[in-house]
Amino acid sequence: MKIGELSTLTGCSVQTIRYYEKEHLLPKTQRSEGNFRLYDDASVEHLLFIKRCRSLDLSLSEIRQLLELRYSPNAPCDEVSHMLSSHINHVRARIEELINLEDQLASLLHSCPSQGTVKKCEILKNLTATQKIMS
Amino acid sequence: MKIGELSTLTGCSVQTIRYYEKEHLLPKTQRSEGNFRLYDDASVEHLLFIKRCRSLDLSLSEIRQLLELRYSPNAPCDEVSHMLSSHINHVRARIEELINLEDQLASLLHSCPSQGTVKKCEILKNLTATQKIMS
DNA sequence: TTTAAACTCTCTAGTCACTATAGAGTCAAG
DNA sequence: CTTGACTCTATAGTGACTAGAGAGTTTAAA
Ligand SMILES: [Zn+2]
Ligand SMILES: [Zn+2]
Ligand SMILES: [Zn+2]
Ligand SMILES: [Zn+2]
Repeated sequence: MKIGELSTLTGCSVQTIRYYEKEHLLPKTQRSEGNFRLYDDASVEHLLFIKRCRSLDLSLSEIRQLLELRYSPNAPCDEVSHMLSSHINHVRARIEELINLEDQLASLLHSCPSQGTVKKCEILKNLTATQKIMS
Repeated sequence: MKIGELSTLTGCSVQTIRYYEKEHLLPKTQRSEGNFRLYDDASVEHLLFIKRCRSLDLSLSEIRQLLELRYSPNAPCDEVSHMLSSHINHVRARIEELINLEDQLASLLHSCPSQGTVKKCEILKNLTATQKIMS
């Protein structure tokens, strides 16, 4: 199949597929006489693997490592779980940050009745102050 | 004061300060005879305002709008709170996404005892499957 | 006074994971 | 034989910086 069909089958854009090839996440394929890339069912599966990993917010370099493991059947499997748990730590850390942000933003929003003019806006005053807002 | 002092006073790097000027978040300053940028206390305050907004993950274009409001003392203040509540929605949406991710990653991690070889790794099998993992 | 260090200037390129063009070539249907 | 859909490569843009080259300026010590 050609790149367009792979694209519709996987939901990855044509440019993204070519980009993954350039980044060595997809192997270079055969080409047709007219220099079109040719794919098969294994390509679909491979690309869907990548897509699933991306949907878990794994970086391309994390995915590259997972792909290497995937094609090293005798490697110890705890490398896989080690990678995933370090990634879950990235996610958890980011969640913490964002919840903290949410609190601060909510406090800011509550600090002003939002009925006057900018001149007296408590939100802007709080943003100007360097210390953290008390809730 | 010169850019280096502004940098240490605010904790923004020299390059970042120049970048903010290029992006019109900081006004163009006076220059010394030797073409060095010169700043004053108002610059410090202005830059700290930006820094505080960035620490709340506001985008530079959101900050540009806030800065405009900040220098329009008679504008209605609800524009400020409107902007902040739309931003808090960005944050909340991202938190939702990440919590969902965390769940999926945790399920994946639990799906494999991680004691065999890659060949039998349930994590990789689950990543290969296209449907979502059941927890 | 010289000279070295520390600072500043502009300009360019790199980061990440794409996305969006431009301009050219290929292929199938009508 | 032409039209249109598809594909190719190469390049530039996104956001918010960061890093570096190569040149000029200032300050302090030797
Ligand atoms: Zn990660
Ligand atoms: Zn207000
Ligand atoms: Zn926002
Ligand atoms: Zn496993």
